Amino acid sequence: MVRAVPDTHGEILAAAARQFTVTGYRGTSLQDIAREVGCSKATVLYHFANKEALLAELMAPAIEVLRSLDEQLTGLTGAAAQEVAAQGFVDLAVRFRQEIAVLRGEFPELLCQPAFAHIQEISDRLRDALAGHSDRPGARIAALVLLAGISEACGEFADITDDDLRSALLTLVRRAVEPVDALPPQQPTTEDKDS
Amino acid sequence: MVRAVPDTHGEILAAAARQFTVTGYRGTSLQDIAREVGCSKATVLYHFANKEALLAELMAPAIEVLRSLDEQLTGLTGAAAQEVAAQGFVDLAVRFRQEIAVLRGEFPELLCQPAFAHIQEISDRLRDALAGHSDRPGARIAALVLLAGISEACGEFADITDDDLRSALLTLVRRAVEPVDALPPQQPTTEDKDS
DNA sequence: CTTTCATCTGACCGATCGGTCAGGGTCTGA
DNA sequence: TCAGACCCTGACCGATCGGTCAGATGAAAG
Repeated sequence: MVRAVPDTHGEILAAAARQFTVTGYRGTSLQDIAREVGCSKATVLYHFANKEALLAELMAPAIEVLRSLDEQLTGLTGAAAQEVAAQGFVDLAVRFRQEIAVLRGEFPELLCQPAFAHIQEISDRLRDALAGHSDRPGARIAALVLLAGISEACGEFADITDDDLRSALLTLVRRAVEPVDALPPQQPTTEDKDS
Repeated sequence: MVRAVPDTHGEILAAAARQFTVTGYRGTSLQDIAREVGCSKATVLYHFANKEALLAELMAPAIEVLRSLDEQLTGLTGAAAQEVAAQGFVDLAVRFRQEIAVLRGEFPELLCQPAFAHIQEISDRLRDALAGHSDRPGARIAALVLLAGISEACGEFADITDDDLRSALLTLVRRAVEPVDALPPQQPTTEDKDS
């Protein structure tokens, strides 16, 4: 039989996730987290090297998915890139609603830190893909508004199931993205069922 | 001739606006602002009762426009509400790019403070209007994503003129908002030129 | 010259932050 | 029985935060 070993590490992680989503990373102190777990602040810092390491471990799965989406996007152009970016990002945003909500408005500072060094570049590429690699202002603006809006909004719909939210967001993105029909003649349509 | 009277009050306000847009409200200390102005922290607090009062004075014009937009929306329904909300909010977001950028991720805490008490309700009504007062999840989600995305994104396009940004955003919103064609039979179309 | 007033400042305050450290339990394997 | 690994803690640290306060300065008014 299992001994109900106290998984303090996991409890701290869970408490931090909860607190971060409510009050943000900067707005949550290690003392707050310790209080919710029922341990001392020193215990939190025994299990995690520092506050940033706690956040990094919390975000690791989401970042890994983001990285793999980035790889899928390499080489894709036009409408194909748009569709993969849309599906990939919507799926990521829905699955990691909570994690994304943590980063609310903390981006500019956090992205400077080593653990999150490449996120900025990856999301830039993601935005570029969603714009169909077009440099028209309309396409760029639409892509950024959608990415930012989804990131910001997906945490608000706790009452909607993952599936419903995913399909609604995907419909929205497909409707809202600026089409790249008049793309420079490269290939007519590369979106034959290649999978 | 004017004596070049040192407008310290205004200088503090301008410095605060600049710093807040870069490092956010919480991320900017009164010391930072004082340093940029070239005065002491005590001087900042001589001109402004406290840090929150500084922010309130900075946001006052934007809030006033938001409030008047809210009034314009009372009584409007369906597509008419959507169009007024879209035009009004896009215009507001473009004109007050900087002010909106200040509130990055500071919303949950700031909205609790008395100076910003009604903003939450107003933006809820605004979102509702942009959704054409529909309660379909798709309409609600689209409205929230657009409002949040525009708020988040409009500060990023410093290289685009107000007019260009406004028209691009408006085009995007009209394309992205879920149409309310199948609205419950109330009036066939209320959007005859009533102005 | 004296008073008054707005402006500005250095010194200081209590609170809170992230983080360190020495040491106290507790369990396990030798 | 003892050594050592692991887990946890209270006390403490320096830094920084928003904010207070008595007093310096200087120009205008009497």
